[in-house]
Amino acid sequence: MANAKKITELLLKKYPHPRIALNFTNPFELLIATILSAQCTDVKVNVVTEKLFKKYKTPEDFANADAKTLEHAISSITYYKNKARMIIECSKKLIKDFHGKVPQTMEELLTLHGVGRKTANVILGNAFGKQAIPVDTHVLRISNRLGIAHSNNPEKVEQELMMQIPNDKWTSFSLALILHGRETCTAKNPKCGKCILYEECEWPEKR
DNA sequence: AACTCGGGGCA
DNA sequence: TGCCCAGAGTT
Repeated sequence: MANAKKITELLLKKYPHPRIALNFTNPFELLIATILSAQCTDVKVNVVTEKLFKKYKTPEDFANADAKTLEHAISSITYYKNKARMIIECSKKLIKDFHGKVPQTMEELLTLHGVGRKTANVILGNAFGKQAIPVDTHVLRISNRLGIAHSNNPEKVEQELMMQIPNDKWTSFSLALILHGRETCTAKNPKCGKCILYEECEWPEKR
């Protein structure tokens, strides 16, 4: 088993305050932005949400939105038709079951349309300061390459990582690993020669 | 478990 | 032109 603590240390040394561009402190805005961010670049989401949140501010605004109008407003985002429906349904559910407030538990978050385990963990970690490890495709891929995880099941990897990484660093670890995945440990043609984790990495295919 | 959604930016 | 992008819902 690779040394997860050492890996975390090296990652957070390179990315001391890891932040992707989705920098919302408002839980509801972060929720909408995170749903929009699936399979899409954060930069693109930022461009869209900057305008979007001037027109739609509350769950009521989204719940009562005209679907076509909302689709048009986010049409530069990946899967925009699905996501327009998702955030409308999600907002209705928020109003119906949670008084329009974003809930703060995994179980409750997972009842919201468009919110899966990864998105729920983003909200818990980044909006509510709870200890959570969002496992996206980057975290999944790299954790397995490094040898700190041994599964293609995100929830299982989440459990594996939680056992090895200090809990106060879970959220920043996830963010740092995503940045590392974009810049260095890419899905195809990874830049192993420039990798700060080369010595720790147990990936048989590392070059 | 496999399939679907899906447009723009960039090499 | 081809490749890639903070996944989730449906079948």
